[in-house]
Amino acid sequence: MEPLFLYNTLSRQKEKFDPIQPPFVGMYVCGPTVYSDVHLGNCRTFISFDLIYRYLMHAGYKVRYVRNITDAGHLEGDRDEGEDKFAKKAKLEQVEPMEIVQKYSLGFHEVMGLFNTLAPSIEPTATGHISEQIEMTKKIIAQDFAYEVNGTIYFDVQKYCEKNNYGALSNRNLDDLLTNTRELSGQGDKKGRLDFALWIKAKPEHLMRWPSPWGWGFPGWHIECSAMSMKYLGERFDIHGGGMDLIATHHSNELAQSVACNHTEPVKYWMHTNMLTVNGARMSKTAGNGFLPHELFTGKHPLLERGYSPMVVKFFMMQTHYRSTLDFSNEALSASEKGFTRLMSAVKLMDNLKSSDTSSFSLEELKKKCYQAMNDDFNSPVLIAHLFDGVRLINSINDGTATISASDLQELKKLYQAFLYDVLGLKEEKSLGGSNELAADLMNLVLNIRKEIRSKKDFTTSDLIRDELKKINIVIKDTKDGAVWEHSV
RNA sequence: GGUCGGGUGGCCGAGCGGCUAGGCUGAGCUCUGCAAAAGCUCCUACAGCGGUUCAAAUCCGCUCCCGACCUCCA
Repeated sequence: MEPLFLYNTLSRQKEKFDPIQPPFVGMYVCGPTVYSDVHLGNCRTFISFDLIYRYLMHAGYKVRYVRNITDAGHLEGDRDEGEDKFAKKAKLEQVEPMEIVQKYSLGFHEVMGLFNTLAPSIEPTATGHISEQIEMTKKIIAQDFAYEVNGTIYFDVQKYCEKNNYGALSNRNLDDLLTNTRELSGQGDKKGRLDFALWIKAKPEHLMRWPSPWGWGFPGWHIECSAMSMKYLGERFDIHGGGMDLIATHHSNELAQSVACNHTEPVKYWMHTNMLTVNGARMSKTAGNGFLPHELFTGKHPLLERGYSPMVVKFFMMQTHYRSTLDFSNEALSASEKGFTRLMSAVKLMDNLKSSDTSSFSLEELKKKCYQAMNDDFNSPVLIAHLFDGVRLINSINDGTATISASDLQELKKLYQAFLYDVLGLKEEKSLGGSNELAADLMNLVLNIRKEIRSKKDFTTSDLIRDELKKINIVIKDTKDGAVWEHSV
């Protein structure tokens, strides 16, 4: 097995992947805050880590993949003041905060299912780990890295910086961080402007609250990930991931908390996915250029000319490297859709391929290239490029201009099974011919009758049948071996 | 404003010192009753200006654009 290299945000370079305790791999990814519909950018992050999860497993690792659900403690503004996002939404919809959590957790899982992502090994919730967060906060206080002001506990960044580099992840020095932070209102009782809350005192109107040594309150946003990753993956684990926007604040805070608590670097490899843009601009609610996954699938949004199926969207995402920005546009999506269809058609063609004594190409070479692509920081666009080289090969074999041996044919099928389905996590969406017995029988009948007509050179009727079928999305192709059909969605 | 990251052919998107991916689109050809599909061929790019080097899209400097974070947004 060739070594795997991945880009570590901390070192800002590609590093050889060397798990702490092979064959086990611990991976933590910051999950969604379930107070509204999943953001498409969030989907991209989870789809990227799904690819990573799948490839690590394919490579033989025993992966424990933990992705949390934030269902408490996330405040408007991500500062330590303001309203709880869940409480706000609950008030708006006139329901319990936990109804909000339930509703959007279900919605999130549904969308991730449509994208054919695997469920994480553990999906812990913040509210289910309050005591762990309190314990961790206590430890940090005991180490003198946090202080209490009126029932709220703040992390002391200045103290932390005496011996540690707070800006290590974001690659910034402390002075820049301090001088470049704008003067904010509502700095509250913090000693330092970079300090952040580990535990927040609940105001009387707060619905979601828990007892603690410091009175009734709720956990700060950053502590949950530190507490839960520590609980399920240990004080030191392999991969921690999330969107790039989390680096400067959330992950830097997490890192500081864990180091303050355990005196050890919690994460060996920090991995971050890039942002998603629409027609070149960042997708955001205020810019009005954001659409929900369902709107993307159905095409019901002013920016969308039509809908694109989940697999097309996923394939489209996979054609861009996870560390590059991904730009959504109708043109790009349509291009991916055509490519995806061509790819899947060729894969299906493999079942009908005739083998020869020898192969006119090197299957080993193709296979090697696929692994090389994935071993180079999970380069799915390059992997897909090689998969398309295979498409041309498959079609050429089908046309008789290339040959394949029986054993290579078996290997080729395995290769696509492995990379297309197992690693990229793509799947057949269109019900191509034969998926439904009744439809297959009926179409057989139609095609046989049409064959009769064609043998009598009645092309007018023959074309009529083809045109009419096309109207109900059944495409007839007259090949030299007879007609075949497929049903497009 | 500060810090960090980018600008690649008609579009999307890899590559990141020499061998100049891939997808989509367009043109032509082969096959075909016609389509469709498929195959083959063509259009060959690296924001601009300098510099380093035998050799630069790839390294360095400057300029111009764009994005991220610092401030609600994933």
